[in-house]
Amino acid sequence: MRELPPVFTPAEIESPLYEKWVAAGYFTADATSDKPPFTIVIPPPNVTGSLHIGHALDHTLQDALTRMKRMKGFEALWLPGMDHAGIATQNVVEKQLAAQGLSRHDIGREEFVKKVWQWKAESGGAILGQMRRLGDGVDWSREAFTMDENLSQAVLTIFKKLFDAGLIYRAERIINWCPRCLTALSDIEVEHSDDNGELVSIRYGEGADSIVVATTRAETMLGDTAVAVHPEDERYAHLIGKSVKVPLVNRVIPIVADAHVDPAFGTGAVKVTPAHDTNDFDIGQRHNLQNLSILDIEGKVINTGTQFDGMDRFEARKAVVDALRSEGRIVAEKRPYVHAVGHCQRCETTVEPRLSKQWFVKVETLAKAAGDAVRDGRVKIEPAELAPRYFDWVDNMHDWCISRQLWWGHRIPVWYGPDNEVIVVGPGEVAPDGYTQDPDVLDTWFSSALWPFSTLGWPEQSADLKKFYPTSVLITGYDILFFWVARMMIFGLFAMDGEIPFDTIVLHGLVRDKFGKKMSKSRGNTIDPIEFMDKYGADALRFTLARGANPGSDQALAEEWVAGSRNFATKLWNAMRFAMMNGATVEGDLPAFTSLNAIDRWILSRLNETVVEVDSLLERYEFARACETIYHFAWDDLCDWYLELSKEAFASGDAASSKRVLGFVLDQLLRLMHPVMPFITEELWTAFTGGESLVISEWPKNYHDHVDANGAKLVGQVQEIITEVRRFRSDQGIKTSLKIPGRFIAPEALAPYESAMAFVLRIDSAGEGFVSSANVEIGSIKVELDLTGSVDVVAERARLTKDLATATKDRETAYVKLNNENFMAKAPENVVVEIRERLVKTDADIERITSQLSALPTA
RNA sequence: GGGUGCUUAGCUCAGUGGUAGAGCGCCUCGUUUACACCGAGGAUGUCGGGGGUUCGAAACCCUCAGCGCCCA
Repeated sequence: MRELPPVFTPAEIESPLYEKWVAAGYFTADATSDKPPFTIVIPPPNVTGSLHIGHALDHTLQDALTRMKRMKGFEALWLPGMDHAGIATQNVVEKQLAAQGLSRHDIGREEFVKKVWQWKAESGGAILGQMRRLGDGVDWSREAFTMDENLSQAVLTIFKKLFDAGLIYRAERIINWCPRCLTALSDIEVEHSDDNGELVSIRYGEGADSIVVATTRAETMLGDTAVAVHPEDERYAHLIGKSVKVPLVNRVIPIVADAHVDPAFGTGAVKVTPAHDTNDFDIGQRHNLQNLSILDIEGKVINTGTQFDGMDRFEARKAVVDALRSEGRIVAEKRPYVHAVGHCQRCETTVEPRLSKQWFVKVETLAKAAGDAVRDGRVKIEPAELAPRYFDWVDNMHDWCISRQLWWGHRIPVWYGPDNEVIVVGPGEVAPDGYTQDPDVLDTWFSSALWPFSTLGWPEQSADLKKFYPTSVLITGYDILFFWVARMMIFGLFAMDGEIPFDTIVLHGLVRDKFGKKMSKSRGNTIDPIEFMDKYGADALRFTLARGANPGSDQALAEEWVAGSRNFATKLWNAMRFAMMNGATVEGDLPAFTSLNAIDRWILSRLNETVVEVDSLLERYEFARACETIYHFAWDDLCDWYLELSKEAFASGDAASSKRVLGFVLDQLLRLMHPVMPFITEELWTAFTGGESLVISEWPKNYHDHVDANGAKLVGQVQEIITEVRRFRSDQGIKTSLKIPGRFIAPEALAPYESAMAFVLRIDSAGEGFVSSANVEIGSIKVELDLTGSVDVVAERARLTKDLATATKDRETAYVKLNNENFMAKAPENVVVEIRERLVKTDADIERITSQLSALPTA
């Protein structure tokens, strides 16, 4: 047993403990073990990123689950790593170059990629160090990175497999284009927000044959190749098939009828710019319209032969409207006009729909399989209420644009021959002479989607893959569901011939500020997890986050809550110190349950209930309720009641059994808490037991015989007596420290606990000349106190009057129920019995209190 | 527009048919030999409105209102 310092200082213990765990190899999983596997792959954080509060939550839950499973005897693997974050990482390095006045083109592709690797080695992966602060019990020996050689082989393998299956194709489509990052984006890399824009109505053509169209992107009129109306719209029936001249560019374009046009929107006529709008592109396909691109890759106007060429799109928007206005063609202007605008997720630049030749994954069959795996129950989503969201997405998924016009990433393994041959060069293959490789790279999520098996060695049939795949649980925020959970399902099922990538998807919510508002840099309400760990310790942050983690729902977080968790840690620390000072021990067998006194039996049965409940809650990913249950047991049952009630026995020196019981309770409690609060529990447990480590200790078991209704009832009475006497003392204004002579008039069964109650209540034994000047009555139990005549009658009358009111009200509701024929006829027997007992009790209470009141001296 | 969720104590949230709960905050008292990062006591709710089902509704159904999220 090692003595504990009087004050708990998290900063002193955390880092050494973590290094001890890693050095001991506790987190290194063994693929040759006979134990059943439990696997979690980390949702790979971004190599450019640092630990934010959302990671802290996500990792806390993963760590808690993995640690529990390890203690339960599983071969537990929590596999860490990062993704290469194509756009974000390239942006970082390009910014560095820009500081030297260089662009990536100045140094060339090869040199640039070298620089990115260099950056990664020097300053990438800051988050990995921060994960150690948090206590993440990950297997560092298996740390993975999406650009690693073996993971890149996995990318080549799946690409070829998909291509050969006809599920990857190249096509000219409208894609989301970021004019700042200069690359295509997939649908989910675009974030929509309602922005202030303008809606301008423009008259095309002259006189009776003119037609008015409305647009929020006036500059695109320079690329219009048709006007469309609904085929059944009588207002325009006479114009269908005719032509109209586009102002400014003087191009004559057809007026076509297309059922896609909403006659109720605006004038019911729309301009059609097939090269710059998805819907317009579709209309263009149906009517064989020309696709006229009038914006370059940076969003500048080109090829219109007008004065607008060379202008930025937003500059051109204004200039075009001005020019139209001066020609008298603006019929109406609405400004501001709020409408949905897409922004690049990485740089917030307004996304431009752009006609472009890109590579796509044909998702229809893949997405259906991903949906079916959940629908038929092979993969579970927790909480199940979030499954409809998943279905909604996989069932309506558009083909996935996977090519990116970047240099950092997995280069597309497609090579083009001199005569336009297209071949895919798979792993170990070499392109023929004279072929050139596609310059683009793959979407980062193309490789992240392989994560659950590429990290385990796939496409090799590795020992890890055999032992640890499919993985057990994937834990992530619901906001990530589409980003790659769905993609991991899609690729996992395809690559593994229908085998699922994980059994269960556990979704948690977002961490919000203390008022429940979303955190954002612009709001200035972000929380830095490192700061909180510095201040309150990692355990406090972890406990706070886990305690707030109700399945699938967001949680508010405030500094006060973290401070509260730190207080809880301190409470535990002091309870341990008290226990050690009083000789609590884990030596020797636990005495037979039935040989123990009621208080010891009660705490053991409460412990057992807590263990069983927490275990069940954690297995159901109910982290919040599990923490709540632990907190309540540790603070209320153990500290506030058991330790207080045991003090007298410890002080009197006759408590051998209790010392062993307390030792057992603390040992088990620390094990139970360890997954969520690994540091303090480890420190306390090793100091107390001398054991090697909680990380490799056994999870608490269900002691089926630790059940004792009688002990619980006795302790319940003891608690009630103590609470009532305390209330009396408080109402009477008697100092806590003042000892009062008194005695208990109580049933024989409570006799063994009178000394403990007296100790807690600071009641002296009633000696010579004892005068019972005040009674506190709890049902038939009476505590007589000698206040030497100084009873505060007013306070006592107030107390009893309040009790009488409560009892009277309770009696009334019980009475009404018992006199309700329908209730008596239809309510279940146990409820009727309960209400009947309530009536008996309240009747007795009313009688007792009434007589107490009438015995009080009148004021 | 489609979908989905929420509305319970001052704040943040648990509570899926049987006398309304937690944490934080608030008020009073307190250096009783684990802990003031503490202890004891206390106050606080027509469970969003309305209707219905039921012996009984915070909970189930309908409806209205407000807020939020996802997708378009």
